Amino acid sequence: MGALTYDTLTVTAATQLQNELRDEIIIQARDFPVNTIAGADISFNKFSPTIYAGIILLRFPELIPIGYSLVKKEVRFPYVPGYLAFREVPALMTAWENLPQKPDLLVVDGHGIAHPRRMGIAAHFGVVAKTPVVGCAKKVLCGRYEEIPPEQGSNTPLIFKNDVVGAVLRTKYAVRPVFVSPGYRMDVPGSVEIITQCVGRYRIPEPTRLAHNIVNKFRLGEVPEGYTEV
DNA sequence: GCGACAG
DNA sequence: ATCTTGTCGC
Repeated sequence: MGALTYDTLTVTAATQLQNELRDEIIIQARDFPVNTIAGADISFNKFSPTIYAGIILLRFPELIPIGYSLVKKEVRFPYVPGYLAFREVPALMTAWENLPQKPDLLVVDGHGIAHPRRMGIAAHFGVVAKTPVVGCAKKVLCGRYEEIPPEQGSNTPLIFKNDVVGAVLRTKYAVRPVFVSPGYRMDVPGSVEIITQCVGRYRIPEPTRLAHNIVNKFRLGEVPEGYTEV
């Protein structure tokens, strides 16, 4: 079975694929319980074609780690703003397939529909894997928003071309906000609600933060590839 | 034409 | 994304 890859695509072909996959996106209120949640992230050395992908599974709402899946892979598709999925989704998909137990909801580091063509990495992954996903990015990609109060939990809609595509959420008092947007089988309010419940002691919500930590340790050779029960 | 631009 | 150096604050 051939693993998913976008390495032979041109940016033009990638744009076309995004426009096709967009018709499969499902944005709706959450209609399932969340007892487990996962965080997905990528790590790599600058200028290297090797990328390290990881997904960490947590119990929800306790946010206690259950286990994690780590995989190393080569990529040729370059990083181009708006096309992040073509670089990271293949590796993340392998890590996903290696998970012995799938989470009720996945949080991906990046945007969902808060994207120029409404197909950010979180939406892309959700459509391909057919699983609930929410995107949580550290920086805006597109859209406008009003200044938000410094209070923890305050949030304002992220608007792109007159559509509410996500929300800007202050996870900590007076700290830079994060950008939340639904990816698949979630809507904006539901995404903000869940991400808010995922905030621990840091600016970055636990799923994504812990995924970043473990995949970084993996890249540095501090933890082995494969699935590890925690 | 000019500015913006996830990871 | 990654790496470095340095400062501020609990």
